[in-house]
Formats: sequence, C-alpha cells, structure tokens
Amino acid sequence: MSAVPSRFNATKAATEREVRGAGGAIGHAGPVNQGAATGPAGVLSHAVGGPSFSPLYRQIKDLIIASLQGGEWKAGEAIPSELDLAARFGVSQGTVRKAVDEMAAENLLVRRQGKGTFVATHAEQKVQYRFLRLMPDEGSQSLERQLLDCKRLRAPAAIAKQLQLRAGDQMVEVRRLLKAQGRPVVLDDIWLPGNLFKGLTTERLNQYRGPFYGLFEAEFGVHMIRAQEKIRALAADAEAAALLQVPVGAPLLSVERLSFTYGDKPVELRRGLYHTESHFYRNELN
Amino acid sequence: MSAVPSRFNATKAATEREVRGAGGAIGHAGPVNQGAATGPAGVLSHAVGGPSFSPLYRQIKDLIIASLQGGEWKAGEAIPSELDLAARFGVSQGTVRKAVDEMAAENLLVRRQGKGTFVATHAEQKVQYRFLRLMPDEGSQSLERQLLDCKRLRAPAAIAKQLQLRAGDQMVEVRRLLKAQGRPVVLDDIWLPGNLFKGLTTERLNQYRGPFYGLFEAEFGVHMIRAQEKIRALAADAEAAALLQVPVGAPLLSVERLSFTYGDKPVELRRGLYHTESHFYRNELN
DNA sequence: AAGTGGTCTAGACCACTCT
DNA sequence: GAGTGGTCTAGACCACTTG
Repeated sequence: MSAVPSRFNATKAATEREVRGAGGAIGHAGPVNQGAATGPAGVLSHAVGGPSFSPLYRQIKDLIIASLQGGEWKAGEAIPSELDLAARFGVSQGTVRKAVDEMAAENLLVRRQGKGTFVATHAEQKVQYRFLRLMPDEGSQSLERQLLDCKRLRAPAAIAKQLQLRAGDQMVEVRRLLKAQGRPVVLDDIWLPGNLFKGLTTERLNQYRGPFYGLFEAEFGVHMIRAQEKIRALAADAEAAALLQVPVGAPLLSVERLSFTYGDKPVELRRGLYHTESHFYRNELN
Repeated sequence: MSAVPSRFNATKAATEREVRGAGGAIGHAGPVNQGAATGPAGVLSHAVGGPSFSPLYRQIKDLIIASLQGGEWKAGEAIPSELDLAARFGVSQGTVRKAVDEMAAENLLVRRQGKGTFVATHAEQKVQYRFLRLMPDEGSQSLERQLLDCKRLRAPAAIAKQLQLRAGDQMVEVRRLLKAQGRPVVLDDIWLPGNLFKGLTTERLNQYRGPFYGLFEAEFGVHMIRAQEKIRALAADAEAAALLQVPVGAPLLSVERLSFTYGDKPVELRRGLYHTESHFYRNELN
C-alpha cells in the first residue's frame, strides 16, 4: 500500500542525521525528519555511488504512479487530497504538490480547483480525441466509426517485437474505418497483446460509445498515457484504395503509432492510413 | 525598465489592505506588502469585473517576456539570478521561480544548476534541430544544406494573410534543399516579412553555420518560440520531383509550418516537401 | 568560498465547488 | 461553512559551478 520513501540518496546528507528504516508505517506518521529544523534527513535506496538519485517529490510521484498502475484509483476517479497524500507519505503538502504538478503536466492527472485531482481519462468529451491529430480543413471534427474486422492471431515477429512480446504470442487485430460525412478518411489496423485484452470482441467494440481508448480503460484497465508516431507519405495499394475510395497510387499519410501505459510498457501498435485531401495532421512545436 | 506589478485583480483582496501606486521604484524596494503577515496585498490593473485575472507569478512572467522581447537579454545569454529578479520586481524568490519554471517548460528559458538561467536559442548543438522532426530510419541525423534561391517580392494574398501582413508588403522568399548522404530529402520554401529581415541575402544565409533560426536570432533578433504544422500527403509535381530526384507523382509529405515569436506574432511561413522513403516524421503524443 | 538553481518545509490567505 | 486546489511568502539546506 504505502511506504515512506527514502530520503535523497547516496550523498553527504546521509551523515550526521537521523536515519529511518525502510519499513515505514502506513498513514499519518508525522514529519519524517525531526533531526534538523526542516531539512531532509538521509537514507539511501542504493549503496553509495549507486545509479539512482531522486528527489523526494519524484519518489512520491513514483509511488502515486504505482498506485495508478495497481488500480487503486480508476480512470476518471478522484485521488486523495494533497493533505491526505502528504499525511500518507509523511511529507509536506508542498512536496506532494510538486509531484502532482509534474503528473498533471504529463496528462496523467487532471486538477480541478475546488473539486480535487482526478485520474486522466480518454473517455471525456473534453479530451475525446486526445491522440487524434487529424483535423478537417473546414468545419469541426465529427467522425463515424465502422468496424471492419476483429480477430485473434499469433503475433508476427515484427509486431511482437515492438510490443515486447514473443513471436507467436496471442494478439488481437482490429481493422476499422473512420468516416467524415460518410466519406472514409482513416483506415486503422490495430494490434493489441492478447493477454491484456481477453474477451475483446467485435460486439464489445461496436457497443461502446466513444473512443477505443475509453473502452480499454473501462473494460480492461489499460491506460494509454503516451505514444510515439512515425509519419510517412506512401502510395495507396489496391486494398487501401478500395477501402478509402481513392485511386490506386493516391498519396496517403501513413501514421504508425506505438502507445505506452504506465512504466513505459508498450501496449498497442497501430497503423493508420489517412486520406488528406480535405483533412490534415496538425502538430504543435515548442 | 522595471515596474512593480499590480497584485491580483478585482477581488475582495483589494479591500482592507495596504495599496500601492503603480509607479514603483526600480531595484530593491522591499516586500510590496506589509499589511498582513505574508499575504498578498491588492491592487487592480483593471476596474472591478475587468477581463483580466492574473496571478502575480504570471504578471512577473509577462514582464520577463517583455524584457526578452525588448532585447534586454539576447539569445544564449544569462538573465539575472532569481534573487536579483525578486528584488527587482519586489516579490519573493518563490514567485520568480514559478514564473521561470513556466518559461523553462515552454522552452523560452533554459535553467542550468549552479550557473544560472539562460535565454533559449536554436543555435546550440544540443537543440540544433529543435523544430525539425525528420529522422532517418537508420543512423543519426546529419544534413547538408543547399541554398537554391533567395529573393524579395511583394506578398501574395494567401501568404500575407497568414503572416498578418497586407497583400503587396515586402517579403523574403527562400528556397533550399536538405540532403542526407548527398541525396535530397527536404525541399523547403520559406517566406519571411521583409521589414523584419532587412539585409537578408544569399551570402548571409550561405555564410552562416548552423540552422537558419540561429541566424535569425543572432542577426535579426527574431526568436522562433513556437510553431504550428499542418501535414498532408501529396503527389510530387514536375518541379518538386526534379529537385528531390523522385518520379513525378511519387508520394511526398507536405509540412506547412507557421512559426511565432513572442506575443504569438507569426514571423515565418514555411512549406516543406519531405521524401519519406528512408526518413520519417517523428511525433510524441502526450 | 561565493553564487546559482534545486528541494523541502511551514503557514497564511485566496478562489472555487458543493452541501 | 467545509474542503479542495491555487498563490505567495520565508527560511533552511542541498547540489552544482566557478574562482
């Protein structure tokens, strides 16, 4: 459940200061360090010179992430207040705040003044298409979904490798279209690890309203928190041309996406073909 | 030079508290508010119910941005220390810190522990290609530049509009190739407002080592801090095909970029055609 | 040793939401 | 009014860089 984190690491701080054992008590335990006025006391998580240096707020962050990963709080739910978390971890509210601030910046949590802090979700109207960068040239986004296929298969080596599975492991393959005003715009092929998505069927996918990632959170407890995309231009082959209703050889945007859950674990591979005649892929550079 | 910012805005805080005039003294002026123990005093920048609400750290941030915009510190230079800035603005170090934190998160400033805080620049090795998302399938990035053209012209309406100029205003047009291992990969057309880039010539562009954006900072004081891109797939026309050494009709990535400087002012429009046979456009989704 | 940013704490008060 | 996150301050000490 909870553990009081070790303070700092292999530094001079470990000398001449009060030192605590690793097995801290749960709940309110008072400030961890009483040795000096307010300065942090030292305990090392590795031996001197070890590879890990981590400020206290980052250790707190890791503990909160571990709780998210363990399903202690589900997508869309509130996590405990900052004061509660501070008491639980035996640190000040300011330290919890800094941990939560980082997680909010990474879109793991959402702060709402006066209400609390909530586990981020893909299933809300406001962030409905968090990972979808396709925009119409005119008008606003509104896409219909058409499921083409959903089947189980043994992982081909190339796909297995990216998902860190063994070739031949069970996996789910989904193919679908996204349409705008009845015209096909996106053809997606999606691959998911079979062990995480047991019971995923065509019916489940068709019943669910909202984006797939909302379904994955609610039904399978898999949160997509980050993704990498590789984008290229390529010519439509016969199959893609037919499905997207474009001539063979027409230029299409190829978007290959690898999505990660907590702990940088890859849990989805997706290959999208975008017809960019009246839509474009938007990106912000900072 | 400096001004003590107004505290908060049209809120209850403005009552029963010490109030300062707007024309604060420069340099160390002591804490602005002595009325209560530490709480902020109130002055309104607009009348009650005005459209502006801004916490103190954001007002400080705006003042720092104004100084950047005014050229008080140039790209790559150090800005004053947090304590100096705190004294200058009459606020605590913590408030300056929060302002600087936000600016560092937006890549306007770069913090270096023990050394100071520096104005971000495109001219450093570490961030050499901050806005270039093209990656080779194998090996590491190394591109040669070939300038094809640099001329002045009167702005066509479509381009002028995006740069918030009037049609017919002076502008600079640059065309160039980027090559990897001698093979052309990117064809860029670049449009710049003529009034900001007086004296930009083929020679200046060819002489400068490093990315264009480094030159723009150093020679013209124009910092690109943010950009929006619209990406599509299209077929190579005869001209692009010849320059990129691909067949006519070959699929290319079209990347249209609008870049902004301080104050969300657009200062560059760029249209790149990328040959994505052995390169791809990388993107991170959060 | 001095100066800079980085971390941590403690306490005050403000703004927002809900009961 | 109670509870939540948001802002601001003050002070201590740590880590890193430079002289």
